[in-house]
Formats: sequence, C-alpha cells, structure tokens
Amino acid sequence: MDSQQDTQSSKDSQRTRWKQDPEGVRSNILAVALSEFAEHGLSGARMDEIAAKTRTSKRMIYYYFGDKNGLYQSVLEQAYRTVRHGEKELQLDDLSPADALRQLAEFTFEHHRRNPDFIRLVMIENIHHGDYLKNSDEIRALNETAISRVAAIYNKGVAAGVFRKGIVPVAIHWQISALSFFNVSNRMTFSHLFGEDLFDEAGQALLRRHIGDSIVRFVSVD
Amino acid sequence: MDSQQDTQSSKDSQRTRWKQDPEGVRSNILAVALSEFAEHGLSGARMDEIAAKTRTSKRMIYYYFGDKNGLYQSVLEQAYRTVRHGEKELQLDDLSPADALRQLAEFTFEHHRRNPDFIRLVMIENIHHGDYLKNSDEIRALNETAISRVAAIYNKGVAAGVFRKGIVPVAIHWQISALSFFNVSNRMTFSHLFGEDLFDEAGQALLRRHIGDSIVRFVSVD
Amino acid sequence: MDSQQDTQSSKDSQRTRWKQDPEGVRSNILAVALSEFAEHGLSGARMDEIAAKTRTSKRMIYYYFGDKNGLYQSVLEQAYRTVRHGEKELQLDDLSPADALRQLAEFTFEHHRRNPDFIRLVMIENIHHGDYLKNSDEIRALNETAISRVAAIYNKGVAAGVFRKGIVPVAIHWQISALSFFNVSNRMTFSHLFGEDLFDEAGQALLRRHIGDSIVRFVSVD
Amino acid sequence: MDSQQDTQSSKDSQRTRWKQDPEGVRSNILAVALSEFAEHGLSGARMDEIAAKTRTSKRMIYYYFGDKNGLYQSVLEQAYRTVRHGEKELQLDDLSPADALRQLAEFTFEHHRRNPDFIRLVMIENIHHGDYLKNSDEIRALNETAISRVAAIYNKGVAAGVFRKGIVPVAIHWQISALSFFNVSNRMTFSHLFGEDLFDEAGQALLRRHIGDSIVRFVSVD
DNA sequence: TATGAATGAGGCTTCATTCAT
DNA sequence: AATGAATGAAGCCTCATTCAT
Repeated sequence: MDSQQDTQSSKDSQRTRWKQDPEGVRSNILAVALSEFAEHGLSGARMDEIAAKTRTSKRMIYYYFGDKNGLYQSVLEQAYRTVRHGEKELQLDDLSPADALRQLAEFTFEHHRRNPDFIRLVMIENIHHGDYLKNSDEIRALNETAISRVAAIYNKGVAAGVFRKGIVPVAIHWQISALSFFNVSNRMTFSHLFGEDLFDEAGQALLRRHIGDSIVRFVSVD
Repeated sequence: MDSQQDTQSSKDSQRTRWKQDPEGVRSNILAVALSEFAEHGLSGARMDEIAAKTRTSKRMIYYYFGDKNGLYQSVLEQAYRTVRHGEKELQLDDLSPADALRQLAEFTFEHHRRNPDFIRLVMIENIHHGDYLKNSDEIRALNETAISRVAAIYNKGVAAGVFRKGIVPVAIHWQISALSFFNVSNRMTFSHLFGEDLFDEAGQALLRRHIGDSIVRFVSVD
Repeated sequence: MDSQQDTQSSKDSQRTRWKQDPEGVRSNILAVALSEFAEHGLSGARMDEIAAKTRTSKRMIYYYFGDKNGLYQSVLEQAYRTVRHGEKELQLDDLSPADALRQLAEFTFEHHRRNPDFIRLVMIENIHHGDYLKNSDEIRALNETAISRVAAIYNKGVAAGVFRKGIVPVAIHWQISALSFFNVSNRMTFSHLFGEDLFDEAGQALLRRHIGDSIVRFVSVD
Repeated sequence: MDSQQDTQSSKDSQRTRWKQDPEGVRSNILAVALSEFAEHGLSGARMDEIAAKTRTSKRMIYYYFGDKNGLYQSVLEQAYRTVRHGEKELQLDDLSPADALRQLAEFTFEHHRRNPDFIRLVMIENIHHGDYLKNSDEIRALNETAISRVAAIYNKGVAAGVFRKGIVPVAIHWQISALSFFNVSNRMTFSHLFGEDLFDEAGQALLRRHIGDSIVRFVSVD
C-alpha cells in the first residue's frame, strides 16, 4: 500500500491515518491479539493490554469480535489460515517419493520453528480441549489437503516399490507433526531437563535431519 | 441434635477426622491442585475452586504453599516426581537392544497416555516458558537418569553391531518423548482436524507400534 | 414508580447527576481519602471504607489512583498543595521585621490548628520515613518559598539592626514549624500527661503569643 | 545476670536456656514489639513478625499480653517508664537558673535524639488519639515530676530576678518538648523539604544550642 | 509452659465488559 | 466509527487469633 511508504510512525498519526479502515483495524487487532494470546494464554491475556497495543480502542475490539472468547476464536482461525497458506509454497512434484517425504518433513520442521506463536496457540487450544476449533468448520477443510499430499507421496512410493505397504498416511503426517511441533512446544522444559544442545543451530540441524531420516526409514522397504 | 452426627456431609466428618495431619493436608491440596491446574491452566485455575475441592480451607493452601504460584510450583515438582518414579518400574535388562528400545518407547507411550494431567501440566509449564521448572534443581536430576537408560541400550546395540553409530542418545529420547507426548497433548486439535481414528483403542495400538517401529528402524543398521 | 424518583437516597441521585465528571470524582475521592488516612493512618485506613464514603465506587479509586499507596501519595501531594496555597494569603510587607516575624509565627500556629488532617498526614508520612514525599519533586518546590519568606524578613531585620547576625533562616522556620506542628500533633499525649489547660481557647491564645514572643526574642539583638 | 556472660548466641541455645524465665520472656517480647511498633505503627506491625523475632512463640505473646492492643499498651507504658527513668540522671542543682534551664533543654534534645523509637511510639499513640495512654494512670504520675523540675528552676530564676514573671512552667516544658520532639519526629519530611543541613552533626549541634538559647531568651528579663 | 497447625473474616486488587458522549 | 469513564463480580491474599497436642 502506498501509505505504508510514509515514514510517520507515531501512534497518533497512525490513528488519524487509519480511520475509516475497518479491515486494517481488524487485522491490526488480530495481530496484536495473536501475540498476546500466544504469550499469555487465553485466561492470561488481558483485554486492556491487547487494546493498549492496538492502534484502536477497547471498544472496537468488542465491536468487531463480541467478547474475549470471540476474539480468541478469530485469532485461532486466522492463525490456521495463515499457516496453512504458508505451507502451500512447497513444491514436491519433481522429487522421488523418499526425497519428497524428507523434504516435506524438513519443511514442516522449519515452518513450525518459524511460527512459534502459532504453535503456542495450538498448545493453548489443546489446553482448552479444542473447544474453539470445534466451532470452526472452515479450518478442518484447510487441513484435509495436508493429508492428501502425504497420501499422494506415499502411494507413489508404494507404487514404485520403495515404500512398504500397510501404513496409513495420517500416521505419517502424525509423526512429522509430532516431532516438528514438540520441537517448538516443549523446547523450554526439554532443554532445561536435558540440555540446550539440541536447540542451538547445530542441534536444530541435527533434529531436522533426524526428522527426515526417521520418517523415510519408517516407510521404506527394508 | 443426635441425628446431626450421622447426617453430616462426608467433608465435615473428614475435616474432624483429619485434623492435625499436615502431610495428609498437603498431599490432598496437591492432588486437587494438580487436577485443577491441569484442567484450567495456571491463570485459569481458581484458588477458591481448588480450596472448595480440598478437605481443608483456602487459608491452609496459603499456609503451606505461600501463594498461587508457589502452589503451582509444588504441583509441578510433585508431578515430575510421581511420573519419574512410575518409570522406574520398567525392567529392560534381559532384552535385546532392539527389543529394549521398543519396550522403552511403547512403555513411554502408555505411561504418558495414563497421565494426561501430567502432560497437560508440562504443556502449561511450557506456555509459561518453563519458568517454574527453572526454579527446581531437584527435577533436573530426576530426569538425567532417563538419558542414561537410553544411552545404555543404544551403546549395547552399537557394540552388538545392530545399531548404527553416530546417534546421540538424547535425540533418541527426544523422539520417543515427542511422539508419546504429542499423542496426548495435541489429541484434541489433531483428532478434530484429521479424524478420531488414531485415538480409539485400535488407533492407539497402531500408534504404539508406530512409535516402537519408528525408533527401532531409526537406529538400526540397514 | 414515580415516587421512587423522589425518594432515592441522596447518594443515588448524586451518582446520576455526577456521571462523567472525572475531576469531580477525583477530588471527591481525594477528600474522602484524606480524611480516612488522617484518621486511621496508611495501614489502618480501609479501601472499602473510603469507597463507601465516596460518591463513586471502589473500582474508580483504582482506575484513577492505581492502588492504595498511589491514592495515599496523591492525597499527600494534594494536602501539601492545599496547605501551601493557604499560606500564600498572608501579607507581611508593610510590617516591621519583628512584627512580620511574629505575624508569620502566629499565622502558622493558627493555620496548623485549622488543618489537623494535614498535620496528621505529615505525622503518618514521617512514620513511613517520608517515602512517599520523596517520590514527589513538585512538593519540594512548593516549600522552598517558605524559607525565602523567612529569609527576607530576617535579612531586613539584620539590615535594620534589630535582629542579630549569624542565624540561619531555616532554623527560624524550623522553630516556628516545630512549635506550631507539635501543638497539634502531640496534643493528645501532652494534654493527657500535663493537663488540658494549654488546649482550651485561653491556653491556645497563650501558646500563640508564646510562639510569637519566643521567635522574636530569639532573633532580636539584646 | 550471670548467664548473660555466656557467649552462646544461637536462638536455639537461648531458647533452651531461657525456659522457665517468665520475666526474661516478657521483656524480650516487649523489646521486639517496641521495635516493630515503632517501625511500622500499630496497624502496620505484624504479630507474626513480632513473634518470629522473639525468642519465644506467638502463643506466649497472647498468653502474656492478651491481644495485639494489649501488647501495644504494655509497650507504650514500658517505653514511657524507661525514658522517664533515663531523665532522672540529670543533675541541675548546682547550676544557675539560666544554665540549669539550658542544660535541661539540651539534655532533652539529646535524650530524644537517642530514643527515636520512643518518639515514634508517641507519634503513633497520637495518631491513635492517645487512647492507650488514657488507660494508664501510672504514666501520668511519672510525668508530673517533669513539670515540677521546670517549675523549680523557673521559680528560682524569678526569685533571683533573672527570669521574668508570668510564665507558666508547663509552657516552658512545652517548648522544650516541642523542639526536641519535632527534631526527631519530623526529620524525614523536614529534611526532604528543606535540606539535610540541620540533621548532620554540625546541624544538630546548632539546633541543640538553638533550643538552649531560645528557651533562655524566652524566660530572661530583657 | 510451649509449639506447629489451623482458621474465618476481611483486606487489596483485577477482570471483562458496558455506558455516555 | 470512536473514546474515556464507569462498573459489578470475582480474584488473590493477609490478618489476628485459637486449637490440639
């Protein structure tokens, strides 16, 4: 947008400039709220704090999102949308099944690392028994394509005789997700209990390879 | 009136019976608080609610644990102690390296499944950046033995020529933990997005085998 | 019912009338809080009691003043401002140095007598080691003019040859303050131990003259 | 006492040693409570804190003093007793009336400086409207001698023709008390507002002379 | 006489939310 | 569409005091 080139940055001038920009206001609120919910959890986040970090006022949050839970729900949905959108960038068609699977795993690993706020939001959502995700049919649809992609690669590998039969694609996705997710979600406790080595650059490179290796070894014929 | 002695609620009669039982009171508080923190998180749990489910009063919680954070910290420590204690039951000495590793993985999977409150507590602790675990040196010591056990099995396997060299034991532990943990921690979102199949009895049996297979395949020589 | 409009308690009708009057609310809270802190001290005053005597609610006290200490600090600052403002009324320019000094002393005596809540607040602040006054630079400035005034009179007297040299103005102020302050602050214990005589109208007139005499005699050449 | 020569000092050994020493326990409690009440005020002092700093237990405080107010009352009485006892040391018989009065004033100044806890206790008692002092007839008697002494000096001075007639002795005592008391009680606010100069060693020497000068000048014939 | 455990009442503060303009 | 003022409900915590042994 043109106006972004403007170098003004004080909150006041922004405030003035952004008036009458409902979409801008909405997305600004969502961005702030994502960060606050991810940092403090649903109960721990403060509406006052969110509003203060926004370029608009508390009243607007209620105007757009109804209440705190509504805001959280919108943040959750938006986060899933953004993340799944980011995953579409990956191109695997030209690779062998093994390479494609490895690429997918390692990409997921990196993608999760780069989106810790999303990971934390999913942790929080699980703490809340997935209640808010359940209200959102849209998100489920988004995720089904993830399984399709895994299934396509796996089936290709089985057809080529390099992957063993009898594995359900969702389990492959499950393993990739689990390792990639845990790497971010449990970093604090794991590194405290077992050392920081796995979490510096070298350690993360090791784990990235670990994920690729382990999933390829898991599906490969012996 | 005489009849009142018989119709008193169980809580009242317990109260009378348990007076001057510090250890009982402490552990009762911890048990209730574990359940409440696991259910609602640190910010979400309510001291009033915890106290009400206790056989003692809110005042005693503060007497023994200082404040809400102190209670949470004690709950966290106690939970780690209990869980690590439970893990000691496993006997692997008579098994081949591969079988031992598989047993360890599957045992961990089952153990985590059986302790969802502990898993949730660790999720919550990670939401809080592991701040409370950091205050507790005792817990770190408890966990170091977990790595030793993995290392012993792995080294035996390498010596026997059945495991490949160059794998760090903590990465093996990491994989087992990640899969076992994620199975519980992310059940709600995962099952909503990708189906319940992996979480009924058959699905869990599949995943248990998956964990064993994947870790053994990961370390085995080709 | 129509009649309810007329029978509403004065507080209720005020409440309605005063809505959206921040300055009114603020000053009402400060007035009530001054009286309560002066009466019961910082620890002894009760936020509930303060709020109840206010035309607004407890919540608003926190909205405007943050917490109990913040309220106390604001009360202290406001009290100093009010009192120092009251002192400005005194006109001494046309008097001889001796008369001016006597007037100043007797005025201070009367002024302190008329502001027992302020005196008690200063007592309380001293009990708290002056910690809250230290946070307030504004108040210090207010008080420096008091010394200037004494210095002006004293210097005029020295120049006229009626006051002896070598006295520091702050010591003159100190004596006037001490006697005027003590008359209020220690009235209860002093009158209990040594009789009420000094504290009825005649006694206070005596002490007023005493203060004037003693300070004039102190500075005069023999 | 012989046992005091013993060099043991740990709380435990003292505890053992002081068993069955009711007077020692009482005076230990009073000493601790004096310090705590003087530091924090009546509402601000904490029974737990007092008990913890005692060589005995909370239960004993209630056993000996009934409740918090009773303890405070006993502390107040004891403090007055101790201070008035200290004042008896002063010997003025051999001095001229003027010198005796000056000595009395300067002695009082020093004596108050050396007993800030007593001063603070009297401040606190005045905050509480002297309610606890009123319950204590014993203390009043103690203080009457103070006036007698002033009267004796004053009458001697009048008889000798060096002091002017018509001054009530209690007013002389009032001035000495006020200046000596204020020097300690209002030190924190006064020094913050008007500078520290009067409160270092040189400043205090100046004020001591000031007190002597001002009272002698006040009573002297011109 | 002595002590750790226990307590009810009441204290201070914060929350999400709504009102008046 | 926007804002500062206002709110009731509920949160966490501390107090002086007493009990059981």
